[in-house]
Amino acid sequence: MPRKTDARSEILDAAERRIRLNGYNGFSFRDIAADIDVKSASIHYHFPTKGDLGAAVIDRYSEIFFRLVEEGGKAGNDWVGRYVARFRHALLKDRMVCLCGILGAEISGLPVAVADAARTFFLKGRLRLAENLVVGGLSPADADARALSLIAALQGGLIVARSLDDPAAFESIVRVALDGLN
Amino acid sequence: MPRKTDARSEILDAAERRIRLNGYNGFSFRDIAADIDVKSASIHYHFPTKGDLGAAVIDRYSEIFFRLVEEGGKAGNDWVGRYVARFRHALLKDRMVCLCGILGAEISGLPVAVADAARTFFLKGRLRLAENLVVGGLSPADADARALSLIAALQGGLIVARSLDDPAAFESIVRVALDGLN
DNA sequence: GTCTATAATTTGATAGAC
DNA sequence: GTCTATCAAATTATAGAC
Repeated sequence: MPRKTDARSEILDAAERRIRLNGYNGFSFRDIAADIDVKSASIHYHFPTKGDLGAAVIDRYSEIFFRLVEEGGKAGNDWVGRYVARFRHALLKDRMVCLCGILGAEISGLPVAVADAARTFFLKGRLRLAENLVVGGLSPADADARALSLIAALQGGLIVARSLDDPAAFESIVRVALDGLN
Repeated sequence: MPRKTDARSEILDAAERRIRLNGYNGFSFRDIAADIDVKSASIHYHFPTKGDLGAAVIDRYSEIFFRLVEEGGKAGNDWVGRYVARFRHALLKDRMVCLCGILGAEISGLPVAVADAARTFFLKGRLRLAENLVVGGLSPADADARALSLIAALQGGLIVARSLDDPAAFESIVRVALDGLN
């Protein structure tokens, strides 16, 4: 009998949550298996190695992240605003840091495929943010510098605000970062 | 025969390096033991549990970090400038992120004593930075907001720049962050 | 696709000799 | 203080039944 929801998606959900809470080295196949009530051998059927699972988690995370930023919605009608809103959502709704923030911190100890996927997330954010800032009137050089600064503020802001258990700290950091864009 | 250098310090050195590269869950007592050529049982003599070791690593790191910021030196003659310089040193000389940056990212999966020590590092930086910004002429509220923003920019900047293997990205982030203080 | 079973290794930690 | 030896549990991963 098939599961009520796709097993592969459930695995990715559980793995993403575990990584965002404890890091790549902070979860095991058995943790994920217990989370979704299967045996760890079943996880290996879908993702042969832990590196495969890690890379798949990032790929899906990145795809969803940028799709939500692109599509827009009630979170705001500008690309940069929606990019920021995804980080706010991570802290306030998920109560977690960004997947690629924690993986970026651990990057030197990650399997190559996982490290590359995390790098790509940062690179894509840098490029797309800068593009949008150029449209907003900044020079390409200024836009790149501001894009980098915003990414750093948001990633660092999530980590610091969650460490201090102080969501208002994140809002304060965002306010300063966005002020800098005008 | 005693070792040529204090064993306890060598353990802390190796553990700090391992944590800053792979995270708290990314090293084992045997890793540390191999690094300094002793057996893992010897590590347990100095630090009974992994949590004890983790907390001791942070305490020493924080003590040295703020002592170097306080004492000054050729890195600059203002407190804020020297605070920033410690992060630059982490990236360029150590080629690592900040110990408390990576631990902050993992904080929800850490032993309580380790999590508390990491929190204290952020709290102390926030307070001391804000004090110095008030002396520089900012209102207490603005100083706190700017202190938080600088910490986030530096922690996020280290993670992003190292993930992208792009030290210039860190310098760009720092330039924008310090511009915002004037 | 999921299971049982298990291999091979690693983990944090302890007991006790020196 | 450091060692040998060991433990119980956990780890990633595989083989093969259903």
